[in-house]
Amino acid sequence: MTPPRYQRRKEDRPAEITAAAFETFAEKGYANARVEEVARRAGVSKGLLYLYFKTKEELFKAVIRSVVLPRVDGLLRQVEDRSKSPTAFIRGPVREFMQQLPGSPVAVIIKLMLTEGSRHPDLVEFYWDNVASRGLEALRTLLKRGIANGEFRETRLAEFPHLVIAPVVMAVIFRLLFQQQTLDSDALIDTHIEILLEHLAAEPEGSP
Amino acid sequence: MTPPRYQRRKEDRPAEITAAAFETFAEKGYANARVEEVARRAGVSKGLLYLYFKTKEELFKAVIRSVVLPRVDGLLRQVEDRSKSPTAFIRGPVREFMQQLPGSPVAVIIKLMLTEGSRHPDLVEFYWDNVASRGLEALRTLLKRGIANGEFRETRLAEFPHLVIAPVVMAVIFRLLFQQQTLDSDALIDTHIEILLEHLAAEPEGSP
DNA sequence: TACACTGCTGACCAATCAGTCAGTAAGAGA
DNA sequence: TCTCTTACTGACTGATTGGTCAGCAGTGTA
Repeated sequence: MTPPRYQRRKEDRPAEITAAAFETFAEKGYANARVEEVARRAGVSKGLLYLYFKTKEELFKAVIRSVVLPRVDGLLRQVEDRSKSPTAFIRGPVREFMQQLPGSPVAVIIKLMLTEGSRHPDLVEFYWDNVASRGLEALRTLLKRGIANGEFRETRLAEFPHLVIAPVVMAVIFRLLFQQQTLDSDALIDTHIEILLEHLAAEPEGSP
Repeated sequence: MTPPRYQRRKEDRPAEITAAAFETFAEKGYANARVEEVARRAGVSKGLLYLYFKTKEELFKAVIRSVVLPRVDGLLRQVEDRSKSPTAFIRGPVREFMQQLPGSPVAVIIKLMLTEGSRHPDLVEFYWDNVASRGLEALRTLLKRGIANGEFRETRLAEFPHLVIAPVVMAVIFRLLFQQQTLDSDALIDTHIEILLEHLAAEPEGSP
């Protein structure tokens, strides 16, 4: 009459465990997250967790992959879309992406990368290859496309796409650190984008 | 004939220990830094360290204070100096400060704040009160001063001094994370400052 | 030189936690 | 319904490390 103590759900366990691990890492950071707590949140024993993930570090990597990869691919695919002009693209999808980032799981991943990156060089490499470098490259392409079709002026900004996303990084960090301080990151990003577009649209000196 | 096993140097110990702790925290982060290692680097036993600092956390706070406070005061005092125009000030001291930051001990502190901040709320508060809010306020003052004397146009940028320093934060983080990837942060910051000044100097629309 | 004060040492303790494994029971297959 | 595979449990272990403290030895004083 007692219900079974557990159910066998081989298929679902890994995803449930990485989800629980994401929550736990988000709250505690890697070093302070207890494997036991991850297991408890996943409704599973510690032993089972170790059946699916060989070590805590393996688990960590699985979390990063599960959160980051689906998102990145979605965004980068949009850059391929040439139906929008670069200006419209920046005011549209880029702005939208930037505004939702500070509250998204990716922000948590960024924090974890900062926090734990130095101890997991292969993870940083993975992140660089799959996220950071691809994102910067996409922005650079976008800027160059605008310059090529005369929509943007020649500018060194095209060499530093970092400047486009710097305010988002700033906003993410600001929120992580000074949670009690409010920051209207949407307005911040709007202001930033207007400054950027103004710069990109300006005539070079000496032109009419 | 054997030299004394140690010397009594009550006065110097605290500074030597915080210096050793800074190095250790910089390399390992807080959680992974061993108190024993700090003591060894300071040429001191673990017991002595605990004589001067009650806990590892106290030590951590002392490190932050010792690195951050002297630097902040120096910089902020310059903003009081009204002999330079806001434009010259941004092109001069502000730019210089921004360019040297990524390689300075303050960058390490920023990393530590990010890494450990959530577990030391009182430290974050200290940092906010003494560093971040004062720095942002100084920038805001500078921008408003330029607007007031007609050197800068009216702009929402004055509400978001964060945008001025965002690229530095970006550069610091980029270096911390992707050490192998080179980033010409001086050029990045130069580009950023030119974009900013261009924006600040531009006539509002509708003006001659 | 003797003495006392205290800066300093390092062996030790207690707590924490990643990872293990012997055993249990769900539930598929016959 | 019985059997056998294996998903699953949770008590346990070994290693690590923050923090303690009894005593040792420099150093100033008389």
